[in-house]
Amino acid sequence: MSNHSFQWLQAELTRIITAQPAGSRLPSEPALAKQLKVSRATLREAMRSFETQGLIRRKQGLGTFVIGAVPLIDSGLEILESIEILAGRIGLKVTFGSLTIQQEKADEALAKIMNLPSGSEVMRVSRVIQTDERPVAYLVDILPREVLSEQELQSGFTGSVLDLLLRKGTAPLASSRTEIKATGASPELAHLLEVQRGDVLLQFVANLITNQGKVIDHSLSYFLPGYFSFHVNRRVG
Amino acid sequence: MSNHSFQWLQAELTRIITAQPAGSRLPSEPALAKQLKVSRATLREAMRSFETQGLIRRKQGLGTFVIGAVPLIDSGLEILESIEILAGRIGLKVTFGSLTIQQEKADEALAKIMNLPSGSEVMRVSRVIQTDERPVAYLVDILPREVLSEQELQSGFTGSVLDLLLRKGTAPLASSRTEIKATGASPELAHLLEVQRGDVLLQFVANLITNQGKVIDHSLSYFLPGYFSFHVNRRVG
DNA sequence: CAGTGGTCTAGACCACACG
DNA sequence: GTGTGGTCTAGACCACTGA
Repeated sequence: MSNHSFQWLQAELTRIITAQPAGSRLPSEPALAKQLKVSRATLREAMRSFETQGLIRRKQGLGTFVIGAVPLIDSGLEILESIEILAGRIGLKVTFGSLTIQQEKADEALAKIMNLPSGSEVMRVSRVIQTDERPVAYLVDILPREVLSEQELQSGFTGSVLDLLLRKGTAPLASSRTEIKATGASPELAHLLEVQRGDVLLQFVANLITNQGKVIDHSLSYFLPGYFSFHVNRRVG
Repeated sequence: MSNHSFQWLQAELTRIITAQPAGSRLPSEPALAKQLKVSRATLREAMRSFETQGLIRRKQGLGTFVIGAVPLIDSGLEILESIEILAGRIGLKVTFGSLTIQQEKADEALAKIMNLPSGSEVMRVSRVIQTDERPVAYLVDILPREVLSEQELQSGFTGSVLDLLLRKGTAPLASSRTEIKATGASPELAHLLEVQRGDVLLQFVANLITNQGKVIDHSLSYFLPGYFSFHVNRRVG
């Protein structure tokens, strides 16, 4: 026994994980490493992909837990809707936390994107989107101070800048030019989303545009794979 | 000096990398690790993100090299076009390699997607897309044997199943339902794309549909971040 | 406090490219 | 053979949780 290849290790872990009922705790990392005759480092490396797929969840100080089926937040990319609305459509409640609102000066790149005078004051709104179970996304919006004041953010903010702008209704929104990337979690992001540093995230970089063609919101969104499903219908060119 | 945090390490590496001209070789990993007073494991972990961003390239047996600006293969997701065509648009030549064509029986999930009798014969076409410099994508297409025979694949195949189907012209293609994911490279994928195991990849899972609504191609595509830029225009819902 | 996952270290060996 | 990156090991310490 013990074909000591990485693939064998992952297959063995799959067997172990799927044999457990949802919610149960796996043996500790040192115990599993000993049982599978690999070092703890190798074990942890092999488990990364299972966490990415949403099959397990690690909690520092507590242990590693098997996750059951997770409600997938599904969205077509043709339409821009807030995560709150997408989640509500499948009967899932989401909350937001770790909210920070800062005023800062736009750097050159941002000023160019938004067609602002260099050094303009902008608002940066950051927050984590959470389900009952865990944080699943991290969102950052950057807007000119004129578009959204600190007061407005402190009174009616539900976690979605888009919904807030739509409710406010002053700027007629047309579309969002969204760039799609894959990225690894930075140390800060990893901490906020409760994943490991370097774990795989899906990232959107978007500019929200009014029907006059003005960019009034630049946003960064980071999504945990395994909790979201984004799709698009592509015409054959 | 030597604030030994991971962030400090990455900042220091950024300084070192950007100070080098494109194409030059960095000091070896043991040398860099000693110089920065960290273990080789930590050094390598910190360098992962630089490779993901396309700033460096590691070559086993040779060294780690600084990469200059890379031609970005840019595409809107509304239209489905082959990578060859996208690359040609920016004046970039791509080739394909590691081609494998196998006949196999469709498993249950695939049979359901393509509405085939369970156990039908399908063709699986896999290949790596390469620029001058390096492999940048891995593509897998799965089609019913009736749609594309082995002969057709061996004669006129240029790397794009889409272009082949369009040239053949028998099936009027309508659209592709594409799911967008972020994933970590499996050991096989890492080897084929010459990246590290677990490195971040952008993944498309797509079903190509005729105007009769029949799925005639199921495909998996894996892209190296830093070489592609995908975007979409989203209407406000 | 003890036990968990998160990080880091020093060292070893393997796979690969070049001379 | 020599030197490179790729992998794995054994062990240590930190950060966090709950008793």
